[in-house]
Amino acid sequence: MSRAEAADEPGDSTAPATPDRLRRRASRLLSQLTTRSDRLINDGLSRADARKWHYAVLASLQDHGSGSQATLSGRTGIHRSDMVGVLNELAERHLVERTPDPDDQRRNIITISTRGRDHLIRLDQVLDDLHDELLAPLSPAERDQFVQLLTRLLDHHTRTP
Amino acid sequence: MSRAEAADEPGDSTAPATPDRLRRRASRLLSQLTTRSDRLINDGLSRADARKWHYAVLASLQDHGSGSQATLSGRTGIHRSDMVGVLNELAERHLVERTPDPDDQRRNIITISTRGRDHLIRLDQVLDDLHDELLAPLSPAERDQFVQLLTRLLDHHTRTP
DNA sequence: CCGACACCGTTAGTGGCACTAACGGTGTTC
DNA sequence: GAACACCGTTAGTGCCACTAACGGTGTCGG
Repeated sequence: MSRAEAADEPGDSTAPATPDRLRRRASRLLSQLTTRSDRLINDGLSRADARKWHYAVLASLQDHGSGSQATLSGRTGIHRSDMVGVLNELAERHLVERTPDPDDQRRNIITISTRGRDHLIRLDQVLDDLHDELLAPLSPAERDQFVQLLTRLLDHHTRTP
Repeated sequence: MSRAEAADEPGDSTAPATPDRLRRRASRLLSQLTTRSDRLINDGLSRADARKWHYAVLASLQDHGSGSQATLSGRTGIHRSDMVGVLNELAERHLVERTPDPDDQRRNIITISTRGRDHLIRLDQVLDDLHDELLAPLSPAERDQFVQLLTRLLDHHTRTP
């Protein structure tokens, strides 16, 4: 966990200088911040023997009920070819059950287990703490605003491919 | 270039429903948006026979002068083991020159060429347009605010590893 | 009824990214 | 002059989003 980062300590003459036009680009800020955010979240979740995809699937099952793998893929944004592995991991841990759909033999129906529900509660707490760390420098109002801006941008680019 | 995305059309009964607790997480918004941002930028730059790393290196050379590969690594945030390939690509295109440092035989001194300067001007225009597309839904004031929030978050996580 | 087509889960493989580890060559310090 | 730190380079790791293709299953038009 080290990083040779392009940091700019204004008063530090030995620090490398990142050009402003580079530092200010929203795309660069986004990808740098996401790198750190991903690392923070992944590390935190792995301490709880989980991955962010586990959370996505469990939350989807809890909030919107059981469904086929394709359904879950749509709800979570996880690619259907990656869903296989995620569900294997969840099934290994008995957080989820995969049963064939009697009405359509192409489908599996995925159901969350009691253990899965408990796990989800834990993960929600873990994520709350991690997001507190992620958004630490922002006030509550700023956090809301940040989320709102991100949401608007993502919506725009989701609906306008 | 397709995406089976977890979109929520509020009035559309057939659209997959992404749980709120998932959709609202800043970490998820960040990574989803960054995926799209990266694609937008990469596609746009590749149309100009460039990559974002090319821009980072050229801008750093232009704004802060020539330097060793290690220096550039520090200024741009590009890992030193990835810098080799980037400089190879830039040298192939004659945008950059790599000459041994007479004072320290361990070092190469990287210099931007005239052609590199011209290329950089083009890339700046391309990136301006792409960011206009990226931030399209936001007003100018909101764009500033967005960049400012990102900067504060990134600074915090850069200085507090 | 059946053939064309669409959808399902699954496997394998691609390319980008950030990174670690190790190397031989070179400077610096004690 | 020996120990150590830094340089560029190569190889390889793991994660992520994604494409392509597969055999099995369902649906629909003629």
